[in-house]
Amino acid sequence: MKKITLKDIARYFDVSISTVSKAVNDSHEISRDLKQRIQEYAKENHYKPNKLALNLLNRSTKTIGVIVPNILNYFFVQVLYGIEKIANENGYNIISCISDESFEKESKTLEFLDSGTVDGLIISLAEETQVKERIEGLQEISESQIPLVLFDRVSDLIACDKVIVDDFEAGYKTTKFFLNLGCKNVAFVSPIGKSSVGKLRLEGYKKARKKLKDDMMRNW
Amino acid sequence: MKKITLKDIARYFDVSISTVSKAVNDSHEISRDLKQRIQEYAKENHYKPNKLALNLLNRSTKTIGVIVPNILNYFFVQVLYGIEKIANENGYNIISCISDESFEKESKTLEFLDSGTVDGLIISLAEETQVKERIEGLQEISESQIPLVLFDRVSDLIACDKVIVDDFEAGYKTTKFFLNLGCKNVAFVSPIGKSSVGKLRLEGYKKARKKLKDDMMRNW
DNA sequence: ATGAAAGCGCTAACAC
DNA sequence: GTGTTAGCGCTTTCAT
Repeated sequence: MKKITLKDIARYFDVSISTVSKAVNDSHEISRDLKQRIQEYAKENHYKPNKLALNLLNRSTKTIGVIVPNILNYFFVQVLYGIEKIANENGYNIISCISDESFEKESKTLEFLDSGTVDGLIISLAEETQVKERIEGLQEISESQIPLVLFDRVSDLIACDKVIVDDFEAGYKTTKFFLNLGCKNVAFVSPIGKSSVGKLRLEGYKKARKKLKDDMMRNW
Repeated sequence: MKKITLKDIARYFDVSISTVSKAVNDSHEISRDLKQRIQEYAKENHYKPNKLALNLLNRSTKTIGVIVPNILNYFFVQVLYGIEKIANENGYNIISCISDESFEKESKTLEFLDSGTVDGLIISLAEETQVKERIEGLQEISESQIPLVLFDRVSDLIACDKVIVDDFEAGYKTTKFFLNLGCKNVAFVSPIGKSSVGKLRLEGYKKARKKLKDDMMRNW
């Protein structure tokens, strides 16, 4: 069963399309009787305004695209929740996509979301993208296209607003905590050692170890 | 910086819009020279065809909407992965949405995805939707609109294709397994006791206990 | 080789 | 109170 349009309704009632448009939008310009009949018919036939057409007309989709690298990660799921909550509160919908830590998938998703589909983009970079520094696509977007915000996994090469965690400090403090406890062999293990986040944590870890060593030397 | 359209390019080169359209689409109809200049200019200015317009024209978006109740659940994440994989392989993108087990959120999402945004819908019902049997919206969709497939959390009241797990059997077998082990007090605990899935598992559980009891009576 | 025109579904300014 | 027109950005006949 094909989808019904204003045109179909207009033909049925033998009136103009704009009349139908006004009728379904409950305009005061339309006579009470005709309006009622049209609305009834529209409802019966499950008329729904085509969003594509509306979005094209308004040059706005009221949706934000979000790309996260990995959805098996609780952190990203939480972020997704948060973004969606605030977005909804402000009349926006979100489209959440997963790059799966792959540069290719990220690019394809970007391609999909870009140009028309969304009004803005919120992205946390795939590890591969960070490692290879393949940020041409993102740069292009940040330069001229839709609003872009990077979070957590960011890149200095892309000029845009960013929301980040102080991973260096986190790595430092965590390591220091264990060292202060008297632990002798504190290992650093990370599944994302090559991402910006992993690298910063590692730096923090190293600094803490170095500091301990330096302190010991001094007190020797 | 506003997004550039065919119109803008046409104005710049003082040619018609259709000429530009053909040029960017690398049509043979356009002279080699002009085509090259237009393509270059288009690239420099980050021209991207507006997908909204294209989708409207093609009356197809090549995207599928997926609604899952909960993304902190590994099962749904896996399903999401699977759907996305197959969809991508077939030239489709997916928009994944979370109903958060809430009927209201599910309805809103449905509203958002319906009419134009996606070519088809894959849904696992929110618990609240199942409990309250509020399936008017879904029914309407299954009746006349876009293709709909339900999975896991389904409803008999909606006539459409469904992909399900034999939860009754699963509950039965699991319980039986423990009973056979000699366990005396096998409890049934479920966070989704009111969903179709939870109920069926409970039925299976009950059946296994009943069977044990019956068997014992017989052998007495 | 290039352009004019129609149309996708819709709204809005402006007639009548 | 109802219709006409233009336009959102694009493709696609069908001229020229």
